[in-house]
Amino acid sequence: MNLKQLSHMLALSQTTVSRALNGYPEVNEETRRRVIDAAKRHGYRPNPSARRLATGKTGMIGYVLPTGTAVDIDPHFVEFLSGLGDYARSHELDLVLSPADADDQETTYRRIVANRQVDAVYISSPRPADRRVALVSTLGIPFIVHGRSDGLDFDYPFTDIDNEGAFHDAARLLVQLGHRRLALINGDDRETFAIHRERGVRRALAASGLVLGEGHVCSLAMTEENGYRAARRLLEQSDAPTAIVCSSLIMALGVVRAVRDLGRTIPGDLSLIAHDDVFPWLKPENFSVPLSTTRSSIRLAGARIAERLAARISGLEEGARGEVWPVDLVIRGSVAGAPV
Amino acid sequence: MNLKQLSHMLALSQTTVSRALNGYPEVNEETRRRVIDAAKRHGYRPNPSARRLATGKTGMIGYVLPTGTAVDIDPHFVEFLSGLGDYARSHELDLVLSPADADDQETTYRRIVANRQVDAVYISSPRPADRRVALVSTLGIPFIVHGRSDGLDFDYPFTDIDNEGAFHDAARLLVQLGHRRLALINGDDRETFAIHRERGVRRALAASGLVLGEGHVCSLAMTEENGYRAARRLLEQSDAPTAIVCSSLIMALGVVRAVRDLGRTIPGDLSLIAHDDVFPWLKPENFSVPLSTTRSSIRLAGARIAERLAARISGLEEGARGEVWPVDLVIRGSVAGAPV
DNA sequence: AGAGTCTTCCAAAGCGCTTTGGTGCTTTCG
DNA sequence: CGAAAGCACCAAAGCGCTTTGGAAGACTCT
Repeated sequence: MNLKQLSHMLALSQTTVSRALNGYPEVNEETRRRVIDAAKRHGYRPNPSARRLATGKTGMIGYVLPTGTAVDIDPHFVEFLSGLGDYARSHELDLVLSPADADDQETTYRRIVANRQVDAVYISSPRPADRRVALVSTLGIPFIVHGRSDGLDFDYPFTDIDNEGAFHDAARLLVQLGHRRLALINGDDRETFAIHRERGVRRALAASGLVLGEGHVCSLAMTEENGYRAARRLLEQSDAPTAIVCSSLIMALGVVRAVRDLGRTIPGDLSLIAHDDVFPWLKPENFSVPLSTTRSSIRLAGARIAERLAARISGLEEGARGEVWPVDLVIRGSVAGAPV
Repeated sequence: MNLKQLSHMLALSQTTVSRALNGYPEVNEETRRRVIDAAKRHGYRPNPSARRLATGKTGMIGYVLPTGTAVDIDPHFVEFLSGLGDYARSHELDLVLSPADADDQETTYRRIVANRQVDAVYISSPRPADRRVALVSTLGIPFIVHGRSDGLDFDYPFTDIDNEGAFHDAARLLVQLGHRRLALINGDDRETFAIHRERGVRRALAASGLVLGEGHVCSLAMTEENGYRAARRLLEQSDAPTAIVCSSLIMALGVVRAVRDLGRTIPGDLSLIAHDDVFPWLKPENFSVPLSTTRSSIRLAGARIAERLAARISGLEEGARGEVWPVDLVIRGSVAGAPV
């Protein structure tokens, strides 16, 4: 059932039927009702390929997925996707993932824009002066950055959490509890979020005249194993930290294991705070010693970004507004005063 | 730069240029070279929307993503996606995720097929007599099922792992080690994989005249918390099991925690084997007691399914061939003879 | 009554590609 | 040598939608 057939059986022109269906004003309300009714009865659905060709709109949002045998997609991605999908569903938006060589995403961005494959894109895991942001910005497709890229000479729309503030607050708390030697187990420090987190910790320490010791900051892919290794290395040093701030719950799993292996205890020998993106399958309150966290739902961020993308596509949102969400600091059993 | 312009500047018809580019035989090789060369030089890329309209081919594969505020996407999904993306990238295939109400995916399947939005789809987490498989099969779009759906009165193409065999082997090993009371902590038993795993365990036990006790099988969403709860419940029973087979590494995390909380040890008081889908961020060999596993890379499955979908789209693969991959049984420190 | 203004609809021209159904020319073959 | 076959190309007709540029009729106003 296509437009031609439908308009023929209504004894109307394709023009009128199309307009009636798309809510244009120059059509009699009575006629519109007839058309909409007939369309529903016959299950008419405009062919999206044809509509795309005519309008250029696709009803899809895009994401360039970095891949490669050595590239792991973050488990965070799936939670983000849950949120995104949740919003997208209610607006009949689809998401297209375009796999790209992790080292050459630009080609793919150019392709999906040149081909008009999607109406908007989002960018995640941005780095300082991220070239993708610059590229997408000049290509002129609506976009939102999940996170931030510092050092760009123009503004752009983003949704980020207050990583610096969160880690500042976490570190400050530890300092207030008497800790003098803190360590940071961070994610990949080529990414902005990690840089901000480190900055937050340093700022909190500086406020009390402290510094983050030379060997007291690690930057690694966020796996359990890396958390373990980093913690072992830190705790076996002569000036081992008495408190650790950690960028991920998964890494924290490894930290806990390391502490146990070394025969130490949390929070007696070591205080621990980790960032929690809120996974349904791993909760900080269920750690053997309930874990204090800086908490921000990545799922909510996904929904928000879908919402903003939809708004930008339909022209409801414009400009380069960046929004920064506050992060909760949730205290549980894993922190205590510094050991004497 | 579109076909019209390109053909005009080559002084050829659009027909010939199109044919030259698409490898049709009725064009002089010399001409073809000229055309291809010019296309490359001017960066000509056929407009996919137009091509879609004309051919119906989209160059995309589809997946209906169940969503809802109460619905969690499995972290396995992201690993699967890594594999899928890896293959898709090298074939310029994109993946479109169509979010759907978890309780009504059929509407979405119908939509993406009716709209010709994708060339093929895959279905994951199938259940017995899965309606999606039946639907997609009648809709006549190429598809592959990741996993299996029993009880359908027709054949269909799938790629699955030998869940029954894997869990049979795991259970048999435990029995051979002298265990008489086994328990199974399973995933959602409405899904085929969980049914097969339970069957495998029962078969192994039956071979030695044993049974899976009434309260010795749990079926839960695969979270750490559920693993913990299930293990506590099992171990606090009067006829507590001396060995547990567990459907997921994440649940196993909870099991380990429960064992520790109860002051027991692995493998002294309890032997444990879990299924490992091979996550880069959580490895069984790094458990405090290295975990024995049934192992099968879900990432490889993703790549394989992308490969098969591509083959079906291009007509290279036909028929309803199902393939079942063997699963490795990897023995590590978490199993031992039954306590006396 | 005639001019001007709405309202409501339509024919036809795209959008950029593929594919059908040729055409004119050269070769091959009985 | 004439017919058949093969080669290399083209014009034009879709694919199914949106949108431009009217046009016919109803209505208002002087």
